[in-house]
This record gives sequence, C-alpha cells and structure tokens, in this order.
Amino acid sequence: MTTSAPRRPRQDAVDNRAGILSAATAAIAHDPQASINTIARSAGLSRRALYGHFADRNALLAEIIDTGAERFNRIASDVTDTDAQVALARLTSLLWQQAAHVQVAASIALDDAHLEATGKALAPLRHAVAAILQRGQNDGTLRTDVDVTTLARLVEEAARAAITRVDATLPEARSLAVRTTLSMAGLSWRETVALLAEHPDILGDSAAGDAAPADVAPAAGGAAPAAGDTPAAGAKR
Amino acid sequence: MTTSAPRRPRQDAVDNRAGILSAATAAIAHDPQASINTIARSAGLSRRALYGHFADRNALLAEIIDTGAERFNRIASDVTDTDAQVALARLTSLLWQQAAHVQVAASIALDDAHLEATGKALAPLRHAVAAILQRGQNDGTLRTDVDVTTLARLVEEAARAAITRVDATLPEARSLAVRTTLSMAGLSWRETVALLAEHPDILGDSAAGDAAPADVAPAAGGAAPAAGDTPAAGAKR
DNA sequence: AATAACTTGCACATCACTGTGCAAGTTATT
DNA sequence: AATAACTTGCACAGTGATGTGCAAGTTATT
Repeated sequence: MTTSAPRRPRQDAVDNRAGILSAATAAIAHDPQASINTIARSAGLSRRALYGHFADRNALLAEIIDTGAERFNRIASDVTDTDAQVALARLTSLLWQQAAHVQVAASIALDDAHLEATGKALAPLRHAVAAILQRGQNDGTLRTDVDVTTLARLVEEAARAAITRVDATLPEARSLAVRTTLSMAGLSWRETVALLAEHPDILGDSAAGDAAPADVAPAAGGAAPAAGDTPAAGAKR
Repeated sequence: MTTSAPRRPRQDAVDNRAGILSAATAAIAHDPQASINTIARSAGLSRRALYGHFADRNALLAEIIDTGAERFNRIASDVTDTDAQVALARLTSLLWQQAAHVQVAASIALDDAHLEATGKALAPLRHAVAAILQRGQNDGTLRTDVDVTTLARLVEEAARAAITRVDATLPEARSLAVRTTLSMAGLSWRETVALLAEHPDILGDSAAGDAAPADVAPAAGGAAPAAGDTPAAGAKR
C-alpha cells in the first residue's frame, strides 16, 4: 500500500508566502500599523489568502522578526575585527544594507506586545554590540564617559536613525550611517573621516557574501498605494 | 436691560481641562496610541466629560502640539550664545527639562495625520537649530562632512533619543543628553566633557526662569494603570 | 437659594480591523 | 485528465475605538 506521500507545497504558494513577507516588511517599515488587508493587497493577494499562510497577525510579525534577527545576528557574528572602532563601523555598514529590516525591527521592537520576542531574537546582535563597545572602552578607543549599557542603547538609536531616517538613495548614505554611529561612540567627526579613509574596505561594495540574499519587496507596489480592496498585480496562481 | 454677561467658565472646569492636557501628554508619551478613555480616566474624568472640553481627538492633539511647540520655540529664542557648540549644548539642556513634551511631540510628529501641523508648529525651533548648526559649520566648530539639513535631522533624532530613551531619573541624565547631541554634531567625547567643564552654567539648576512652569502630570496615576472604566482620584467637581 | 455650569452613565450609531467558514473557481502537479 | 492545492469573494461574529444625545445628579458661582 503506497501510503500517499503528502504532496509538497505548490511553487506558486511558496512564492506567494515569500511575497507576503516582503510586502509586510516594506509595508510595516512604512507604517507599523499597516493592516492585514494592506499587506495582502500589496503582495498581490487577497486578505483571505494571507490567512492561508499565516495563522494570524502575530505569526506574521513573529516570522518577520525572526528572519530579520537571523540576518542581523549572522552579520554580527561575521564581524571579527579586533579594533573596536573598525568593528563598530563595519557592523553599521553591513546593517545599512538591511535598511528595511532594521526599520521593521525597530518598529516592532517598540511595540509592547512584541517587546519580549524581539528582545530575545535580537539578543545576539545586542550582545555583539555590547562586546565591541566594552572592548573599545577597555582599550580607550571608545568613550568611557557613559556606561556600556547606556552607550549600547544610544548607539543603537543613532544607527537606527541614520539608517532609516536618511534618504538611502544618497550616495553618501552608507558612509553617513557609519560616521553617525562612530560619532555616538565618542569619535570626533574628523576621526571618523580618517578612520574610513584608512579602511576603505568598510564601505566596500561587499560582493563578499555567499548567496545573494533576495532583498525586500520583489512584490508589486511599494507599500500602500491608496490600498482599495482589490489585489495589485504580482499574484501568482 | 442688563444683558446677562455669559458667566465665565467654572474654576474646576478650567482645572480639569488642564488636567486632561497633562494626562494626555503623559499618556501619549508613554503610548502614542493611548485611547481617549485612557486619557480621560488618568485625568480622573469620564470619557464623556473629555468631549466637553475638546471637540475630538484631533483638537486635543493639536492643543498639545501647540503648547509644546510654544515652549520649545520660546526656549529656542532664549538661547543667544554666539558660540555654536555652547548654543547647541544649552538648547539641549533646556529641552531636556521638557522630556515628556519632547516625547509627545516626537510621537505625534511621526504620525502622518499630524505631520503638517507639527511641522508648522515646530518650525521656529527647527530654524533656530539650523541656524546654530550653520553658524558652527561656518566657523569650523561643528562638523562639515554633512550638509546642514541632514545634520539637523540627525541632531534632532539624537536629542530625542537621549532625552526620551534614557532613564531621566539618573543624575547624569541631563549631562548625557547634552553630550549625546554634541557628539552627533561632530565633537569627540573628550571635547564635550571639556566644554561642559568650561561652561558649568549649561547644566545649572536653571532657577533662572520667570514663572515656574506647571509641569506634566499633576493628575493621578502616571499613564495607564490597567485602565478599567472607572475614574481615578483627582477629579474636581 | 437659585441658577447655570459641569460631570456622569448609558445608549446608540459608526467605523476599521481581525479571524473564520464555505462554495466556487483556477492552477500546479501527478 | 484527474486530483489536490491554492485563491477568491462573501458573509459573519467579535473587538475596540470614536463621537453624540440625553436625563439625572453634583457643584461653583451669583
């Protein structure tokens, strides 16, 4: 008796699920309060279909946070520079590429309902940052007028602001994010400029990954183009 | 014929109105989504009574923004230091005292619905900041690796973060806010420490106002103490 | 003491959103 | 071509919030 092997998910369904995640990331980055309908529509699906992929809003948010945090944590573990200034700069530079994800993580992290979950998911990243800062304080390369905990928070906020609240299309956007973070860590602006001049690789085009990570929003319209109640183009079925 | 002069508002009503504004400021600083009911209850009034003082949610928010902005703008115009570094430091120091108002303004300013209104209300403050930054760039006392507009945004974000996302009860909180802002403006942390040492008045206890400004939340419980549907103590009738 | 001002509680209409059930249609996969 | 997987649209129930009308009570002011 050939016990019918439960057929694996259809390809279009897999794509649509991924599309929802992208769309949700983009939509929530733009408006943390984005409704399920808005998200589904901007992914080119009906609201009803979304519930076929995610049990509820929380499940969707949880997965967004998890995958986002995974990226961040992976990036953090990839930064191995012993020089704290360089490490912090490189970390910021790499995170800058994940602007939308940073935005979303920040939005969700501010929400009481998911504070716990985000805290856990982002723990490795935060640990890494704290370790870098501590190291810099120990060898005197970073500011010591603030305790590590507070400094970590300030640096995180500065990075978030520089990454998400500055026009990312500007050519100097990435460099700006890095300089901003270093400033918060205690360097003068001239020191940050000098540091980046000495380490041009930090702002490099970073063709040094493994697989090219499919980035945000391969779906249709950006986030919420006056979302009526009809699907945008892009749905596959 | 003694045309009955329309009796002036009762004193308790005036107090209650002020109480609502305080409560709303505190509540919204804690949670930008705070409901009308939550606000009213934390002011010791019923939801219904609130509508006797404010036409709708927007009217309430508008007044909060306006009074907050008025404080900020007044503060900004009071800062007359010619030295850009000192001016920026003093401005931050003074704004730090308005933590709850800064928090609220930031929250509301992020909301699309009130973006326009907040922008107009805060214009004078932003102009003042831009002027200070421009001055600093001209005489080389502030960073010149970022254009004024972007720098203004970054400084604003840094100040907001330092003022609202750091425990305000810490003794160094105020100093921290100032140092943070100066860091973002390009100074190294040692320079900020030196600057504050040279100008102890910046962190002074500021007994140098005119009338003591009635500050946030003379009402009852902080913001939302598991807001049921019954008034907290504090209502006057 | 009389009056107008104020507050309360309740009922009510409205809105936007969430989550689910189900029948009917479309499409990928075997 | 048959089948299971997927999507759609609609209906429906539930939640939580906003804003208003009104009668009854309480309180400041004259």
